[in-house]
Amino acid sequence: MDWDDIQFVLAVAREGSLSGAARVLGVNHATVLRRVTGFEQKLGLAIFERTARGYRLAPHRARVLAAMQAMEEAALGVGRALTVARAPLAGLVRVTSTDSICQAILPPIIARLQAEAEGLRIELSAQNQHADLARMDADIAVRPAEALPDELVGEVAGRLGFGVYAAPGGEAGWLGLSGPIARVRAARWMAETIPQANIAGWSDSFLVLREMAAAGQGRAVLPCVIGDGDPRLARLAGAMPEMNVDLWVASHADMVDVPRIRLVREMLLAALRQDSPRWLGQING
Amino acid sequence: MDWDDIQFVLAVAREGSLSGAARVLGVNHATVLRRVTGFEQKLGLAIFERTARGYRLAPHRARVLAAMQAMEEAALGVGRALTVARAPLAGLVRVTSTDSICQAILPPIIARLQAEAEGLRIELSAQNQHADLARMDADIAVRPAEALPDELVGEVAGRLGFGVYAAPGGEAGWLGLSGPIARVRAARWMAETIPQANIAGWSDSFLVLREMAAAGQGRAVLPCVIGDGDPRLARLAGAMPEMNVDLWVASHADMVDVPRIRLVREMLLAALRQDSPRWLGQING
DNA sequence: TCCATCCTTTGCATTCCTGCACAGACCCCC
DNA sequence: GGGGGTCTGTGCAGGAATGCAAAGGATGGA
Repeated sequence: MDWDDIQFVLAVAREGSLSGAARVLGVNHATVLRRVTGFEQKLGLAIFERTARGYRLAPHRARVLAAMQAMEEAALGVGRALTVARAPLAGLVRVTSTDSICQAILPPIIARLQAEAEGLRIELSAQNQHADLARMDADIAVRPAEALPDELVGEVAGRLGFGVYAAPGGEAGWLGLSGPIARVRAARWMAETIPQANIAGWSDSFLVLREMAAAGQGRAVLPCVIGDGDPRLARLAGAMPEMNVDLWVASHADMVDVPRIRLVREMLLAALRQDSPRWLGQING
Repeated sequence: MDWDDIQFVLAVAREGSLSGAARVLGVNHATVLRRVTGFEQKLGLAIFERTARGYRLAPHRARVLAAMQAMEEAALGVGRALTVARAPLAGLVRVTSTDSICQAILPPIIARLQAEAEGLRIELSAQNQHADLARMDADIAVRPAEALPDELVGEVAGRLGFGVYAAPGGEAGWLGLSGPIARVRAARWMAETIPQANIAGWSDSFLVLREMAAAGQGRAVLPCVIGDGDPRLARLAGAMPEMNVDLWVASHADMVDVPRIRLVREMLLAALRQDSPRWLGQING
């Protein structure tokens, strides 16, 4: 199998046309045509449907495309490894995130990154205050959000699931979210649904809420990555509609192209994407 | 970046010489030479050290090679997806394993495989009896072992770590392994180290041993994948030397090339390899 | 209805790559 | 010490892939 053919197929699938793919790849569109048709003939399998307006993925080919995209991810990983080998980057990269993510998701990933890029120092800072992503005393932010402000450039690493958790016997009242995290959709749902009078305690930290819930003070809306691992808590099925939020990995637009920051951001993104399936929790998933 | 070059680099790294790689790839050795040197010149980075006896990986290139191998895994995944898309295989594939692995590792993986290869029915059977791998009423076996008997053909998916676990306060006696699992190295260590008089209970199932340990009957040697997830148990650090055992995915030599069995075995192997890092547990890792 | 635009597809000249054959170097073993 | 085997590296010729240019077709808007 010719690995290069897959790059052509991917580009055509993304752009929706031979000409578009040719522009992206920087080759003649005739080349794209011959590579793609040749690939299909070698395989005896149609990947695309031809229309006059362009190429569209044939039905029942989503799985094939997904496998190819996984291969592209791996190819980007090779590129990063080569970058590191070629010019061992040094310096400090500051990563900021919420305290929950800093505890439940990032540590093993940061440790792996540290090991892969020696010479680079990665600093992890937990800050729930600047969750608005505007003022950011860091090089890279890992934040749940529905959209990214203009000053920041980044990509989505995956989706965080939320659930309602309580200790056995502690399902009486509710625990409320204050501060910036109150903006995530699950928190807004709670603000709209639960009367303030029923709320027994407040915090701006999911970790603190988890401890309060574990102590039996009430039900708390928590990210599944926080709640599912805790043996003291049980998830209340059907207590809230399924609400997921994107987790972004972003940098200031000005800092996007600083080599060491770009490298860490890309490695972080790849590692988070690999980890992301478990974020949805055991019911949402 | 030319993805095909990576195939050449991988082949040379594996075979240790241009000529060997050329034989494996089915091309002329001059082609391999030109692709590899061209790749290095494009990158401005030496991947290999040239000797008169062959090519050897240059120092500090292990990370690069690992990334390339990950890409190769992904390429195999593309091949499998294409196989499924081309000729949707149908029929029954019977997978057998130990009860612990059937519970702690396989279910989500089997579910994924089922989703990817519709039309195929995958049956999972937990059997601790035939752990010797000789008589096997299944198409594919997933078993911990140190080597594979001659009748079977397979590959290693990863290494299972073991630890000593007990409930708080229940660290008095020991719990022993009987039956075929007594052959894994961790069990042999226990048989040699612990006097039989100190053993408070026996079972041929790690799952049963876990329940006994959780009930406070004593310390049990358990695979980390079984013990680490259980909130009732704590792992006793330093209680035993680090002992890992390979987990094999194998089929009868006669059945190796049956398409649907081959496909499931390859998908299973790839999925297990992705899952394998967590098998070593939190201390061994 | 016609035109402009975008797309795919095909023929042709050129460029690049591959395979072959050969030379030189090294190692092992007789 | 010398021959057989294996390895890397280099010219040369044939062939495959590419870029270019032109043709054919569909769509959407004026």
